[in-house]
Amino acid sequence: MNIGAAAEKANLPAKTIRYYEDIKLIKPSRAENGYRDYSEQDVHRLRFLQRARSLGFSIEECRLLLSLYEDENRASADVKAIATEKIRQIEHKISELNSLKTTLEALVKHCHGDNRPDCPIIDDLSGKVLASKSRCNSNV
Amino acid sequence: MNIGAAAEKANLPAKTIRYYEDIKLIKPSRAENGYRDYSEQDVHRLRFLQRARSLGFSIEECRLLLSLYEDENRASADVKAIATEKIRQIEHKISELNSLKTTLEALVKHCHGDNRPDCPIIDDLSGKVLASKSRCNSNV
DNA sequence: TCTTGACCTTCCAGCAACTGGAAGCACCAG
DNA sequence: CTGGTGCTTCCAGTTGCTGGAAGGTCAAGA
Repeated sequence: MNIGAAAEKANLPAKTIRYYEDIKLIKPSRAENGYRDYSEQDVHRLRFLQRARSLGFSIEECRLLLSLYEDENRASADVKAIATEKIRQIEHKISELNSLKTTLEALVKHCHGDNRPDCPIIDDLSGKVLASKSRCNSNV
Repeated sequence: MNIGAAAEKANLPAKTIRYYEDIKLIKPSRAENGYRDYSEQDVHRLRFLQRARSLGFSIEECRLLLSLYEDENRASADVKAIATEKIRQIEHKISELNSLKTTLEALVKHCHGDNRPDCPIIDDLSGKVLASKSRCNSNV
């Protein structure tokens, strides 16, 4: 199967598939005309990669998961540990984003948003201390 | 003031400050010996940038905010719009991450995590359909 | 005076994970 | 045999820095 067909089956751009080959995540055989030739097995790996990437695993994590995927003797604990750590990272990221959001919301709330130049958001960014009454802690 | 002192005052690495100059966010004067020479004004801009970046604004957004910061006639509505859009983006990112987290948690829950090779996480990544009883929707 | 060390300069390379584009074969339909 | 699509390789760019090499500058101490 040519790269275009494999791309469609795996739901990945051809460019990305070539890139994955570049970084040695997969190694399809070649047809006589020099075209890449993907087996069903290859497509499985590609789909695996697509799914793992979309779940937020990095390329290096994918490489590891792929080796576990193909290791008949893997311990499920190994896989579970990777997934658990990823959950932890995601939680951390979410809490960071929530904190940013809270700060921005406080700033937006104090900004009248009209044609006047006076703007609490800019004031905050510039480090200017607002009047105590409307001052909100915007440090993250 | 030399770059080291400016870096300390702005809470930014010197490398980053040079980079900001590279991409024309700031243009300090030069001392006779060729060293960069930062005014208090320059340091204000750097602190502004540091704060805006830490709030998740992209470099291009910072460039825009900076021009508003220095525009005496800006409309606060313009600034508010940028901040509001940023909040929207953050919310979107958070919901994506929550969705990933839910999926991963479901997978981890079904994985016994011992020394046996059988692993629902890998099965899911490989696209294998689990037994209906323990099957969870893992599409994001 | 010399040396040491901290600080400054420029430039080049690399990170993640692709993406776009150019130049040039391969293949198939009409 | 011509046109269009798909394939190939290679190079460059994206974002926002960060690290390092090679070298100039400056102030303090022996």
